[in-house]
Amino acid sequence: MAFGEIHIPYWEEAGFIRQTCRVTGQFFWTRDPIRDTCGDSVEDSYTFIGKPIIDGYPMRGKALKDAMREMFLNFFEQRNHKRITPYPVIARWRDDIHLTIASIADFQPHVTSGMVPPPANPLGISQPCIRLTDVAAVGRSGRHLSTFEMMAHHAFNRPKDGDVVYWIDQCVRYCDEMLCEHLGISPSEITYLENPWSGGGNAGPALEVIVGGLELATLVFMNLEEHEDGDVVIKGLKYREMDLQIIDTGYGLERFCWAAAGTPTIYEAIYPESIDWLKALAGFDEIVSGLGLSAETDILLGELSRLAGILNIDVGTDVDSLYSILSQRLVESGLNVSVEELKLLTEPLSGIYAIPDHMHAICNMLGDGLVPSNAKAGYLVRMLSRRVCRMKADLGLDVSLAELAAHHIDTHLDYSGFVQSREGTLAILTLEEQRYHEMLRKGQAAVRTALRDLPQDAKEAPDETLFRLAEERGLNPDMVASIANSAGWPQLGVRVGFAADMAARNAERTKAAASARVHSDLFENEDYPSTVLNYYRDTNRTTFDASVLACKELTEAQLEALNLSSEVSIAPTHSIVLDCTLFYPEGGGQLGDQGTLGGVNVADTRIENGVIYHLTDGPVSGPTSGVVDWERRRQLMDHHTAVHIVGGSARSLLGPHVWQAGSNKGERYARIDLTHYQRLSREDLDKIEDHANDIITANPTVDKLVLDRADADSRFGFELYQGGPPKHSEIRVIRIGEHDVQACGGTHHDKAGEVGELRIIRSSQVQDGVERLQIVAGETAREHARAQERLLTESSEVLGVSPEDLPETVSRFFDEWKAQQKKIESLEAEIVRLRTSGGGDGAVEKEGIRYAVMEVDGDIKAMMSMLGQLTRDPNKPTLAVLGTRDDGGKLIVASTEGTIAADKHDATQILRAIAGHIEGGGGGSPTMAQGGGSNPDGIPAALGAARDLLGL
RNA sequence: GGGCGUGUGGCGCAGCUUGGAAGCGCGCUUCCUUGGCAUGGAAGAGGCCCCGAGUUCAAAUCUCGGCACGUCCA
Repeated sequence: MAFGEIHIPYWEEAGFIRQTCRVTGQFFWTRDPIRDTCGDSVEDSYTFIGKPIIDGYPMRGKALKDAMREMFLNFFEQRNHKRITPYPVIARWRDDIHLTIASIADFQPHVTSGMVPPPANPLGISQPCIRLTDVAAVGRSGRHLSTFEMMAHHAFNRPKDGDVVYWIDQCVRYCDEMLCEHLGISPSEITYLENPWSGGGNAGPALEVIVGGLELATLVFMNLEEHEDGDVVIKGLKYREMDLQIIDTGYGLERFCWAAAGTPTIYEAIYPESIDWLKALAGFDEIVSGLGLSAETDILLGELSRLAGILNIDVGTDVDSLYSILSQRLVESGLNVSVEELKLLTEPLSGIYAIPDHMHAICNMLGDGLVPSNAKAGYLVRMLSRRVCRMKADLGLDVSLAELAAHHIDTHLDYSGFVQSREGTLAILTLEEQRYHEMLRKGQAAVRTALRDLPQDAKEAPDETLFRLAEERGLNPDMVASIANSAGWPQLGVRVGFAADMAARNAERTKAAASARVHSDLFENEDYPSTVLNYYRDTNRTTFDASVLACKELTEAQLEALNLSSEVSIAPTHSIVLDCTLFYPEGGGQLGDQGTLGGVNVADTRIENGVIYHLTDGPVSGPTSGVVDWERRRQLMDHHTAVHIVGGSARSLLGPHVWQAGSNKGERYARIDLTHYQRLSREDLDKIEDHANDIITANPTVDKLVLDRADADSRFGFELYQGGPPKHSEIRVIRIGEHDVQACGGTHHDKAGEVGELRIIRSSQVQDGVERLQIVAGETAREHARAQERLLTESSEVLGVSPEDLPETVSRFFDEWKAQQKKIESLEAEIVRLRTSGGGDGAVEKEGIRYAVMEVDGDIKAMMSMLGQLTRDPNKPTLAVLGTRDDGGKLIVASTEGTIAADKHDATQILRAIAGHIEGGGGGSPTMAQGGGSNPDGIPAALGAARDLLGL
């Protein structure tokens, strides 16, 4: 691994020497013989602030980025690297990450695993990336960004096949040439730091390219992969040499811009217009002049950034101690600024810096058609939106989120390359801001309730309360404190270190959740040959001949793990492997085929590692023949083709952000989950349904193409992967005329018209931003209509009205029922009033207490209101014992609270003493007890026992 | 993908921990105060406590399932 062992002729040719860093102990290469720090240590501060180290780039902002990007791509284009169009920031071709975090992510895992050839070799790209791990440091450190472009040149080598484009030596030559000869960087300023890289199952030697204290690029030479038999051990993991060896470089576009601009922070280099605009809106100059700082603001900020770069601000960092270190360092460099002044200056500034960065990420994500949600990738854009909303409120900015986005798009982005429109993006953000305010509004009540038992002069709230508010209500501790301050707890604050504790708690949970996830194969892998799939050849064939390669009884564990669909009515006992088959295995959301095979029933069909397993209710051997249940298959095809049509219709009606987030096609119905930022109304569904049926009527051809991955990507783009990331080098593409195209392994009709008709029978929300449509097509559509009709007929027959009058009649009946309930209640109250007035028939006065022991007609509710009449008046101390034969027999014992009746008698004791007569029990408080039983006829005996007990 | 939480008069919410008489604020109706209005006072109407099972003598409250919604983490 060590570079000392790898011979790189360029080092000698260009006069480099290998040194050991005095501070970090790491090896680095430099042309400067007296240099003894690597450039990336705590003793290497930024040297380019105020004096750019890259020449010839006087512009700022988008123009600077455009020029720098073009320089890079052009440089490598002239050196035979094909320029590649960047990928979306939403990594839909992958199921392990949501966002594109590096240029190499574009080619993982299909290209890096060797399954699919690269789109070009070598290639150059500038890939927009989003990384949210350090989002808390954005705006504060002066250099952290959540969105950046990773410029890269990649080469894919196969040394074993003698196919090598270039490796370490040439890579360094390219890099060094560009830095020195095209950007005017002084050769002696560049250091190459040896820092082996590993991650994501791969590893290799790597060089960090550092100039002026700033890491401008990383050159990774990926030649190892994780393997249990590997002989190289890195960080406890075993690696072995790969067949494919990859040049994976990453040049930070924004860092190059910063080094060329020499501004106090990276943000001023790339978002100067936004920062000026926000400063004006926030009245930042007034804030600064109000402080009466002794030092020049710009000098202070430059110094701050220089220091922040060294101090390495991280998520868990204790902000207060950081401030005091910063203040101390500033004093050392001759700038006398107190911690308080520093905070007043940097707090608003961190927001002004972070907002354009966050907006850049938000606009990129939404531009790629992402829909905000409370789960998955959609949550990431929501989180960023809410951060911006908060910062905006803290700064007192009077602009909406949509206005910020409009400004950002107009100033920093070319939106024509995105699938989502500018208007669509703004509409989504307007909704997001509304949701944020709604959350805050609800949060106010939640905070008041949660803090109710806390004294008004409390300085801290219990940790548990804050954790809960953050997790359940989305109120972070700072927000809770500020709400509490204006709601009656003026001194409440957040204790130091709480944020770190909360992060630790989350990390713990994530770890626990991750260890619980294990996927294992259902069937034992016995190296069967991949089954020949004949169902694609002719989707209308139903019978076939085949040889049985294996027949095994299913184990209990397998049956458990199979998780059979409710559509499987036969209990399978065997799994059978054939040489070829027409049975379609469950996949892509389409359930497995059923039918018969050699005289036994096929209950379900599965696929694993290219081998198809027929689940049957008996054994089969030798040469055999199979018949696919054609009616079921046809229905599955109706549903599958219908799902594609509906997906296409939804996209063309609702917008490009509509993606399939999952689907399921069974025999009885199909469903499709679609991303959309609002709930769908029945009118929306009707429009989609009409549109889809128009497609069926137009009857376009359903093309089934098989293309190379790279070919498919370039012809149809990432829209193809609606059904999830592709797993193979060849892609099967289903194209329904000009209406819809997607990668799909399912069985489809040849013409859209064969679906017949389709209905969207209902929609529900799977998670925020994902709508599930239930679809019936063909025969099930007709059956569904019949079932609906039956429901209506049966219901209307009960009421004796025609189905048209059903809604009106039902609501009239419901209203009448409510009115009658009211009437009964008031009549019962009247009876109670009559029976209790003037002492009542069962009442006896004794020693200043009125004893009312009586049986009542009516239910527990009537008895309760009667009890209320008897025991509510404190001037008439009363003990009431009431019983009813209703519902198994009920008893209530109660006394007038705060009177001698309550002092003298315990209602619970009396109840317990008499409840035996109705074979029941009960309980309550000393002044009010109730019970019930299962012997209604015991009521008189129970009341008699009560009289005896009370001596009446 | 994994958690956590919420659903109670028209609206906003409390009650759920520990099962035992459905509450509060705003709004609404009527009356009083006033020359009229703002306001103040009094009385009143308005609830399938989201739906369905279960536990229990008894469920808004506990358990399970469903529906609707919110939120955090990856």
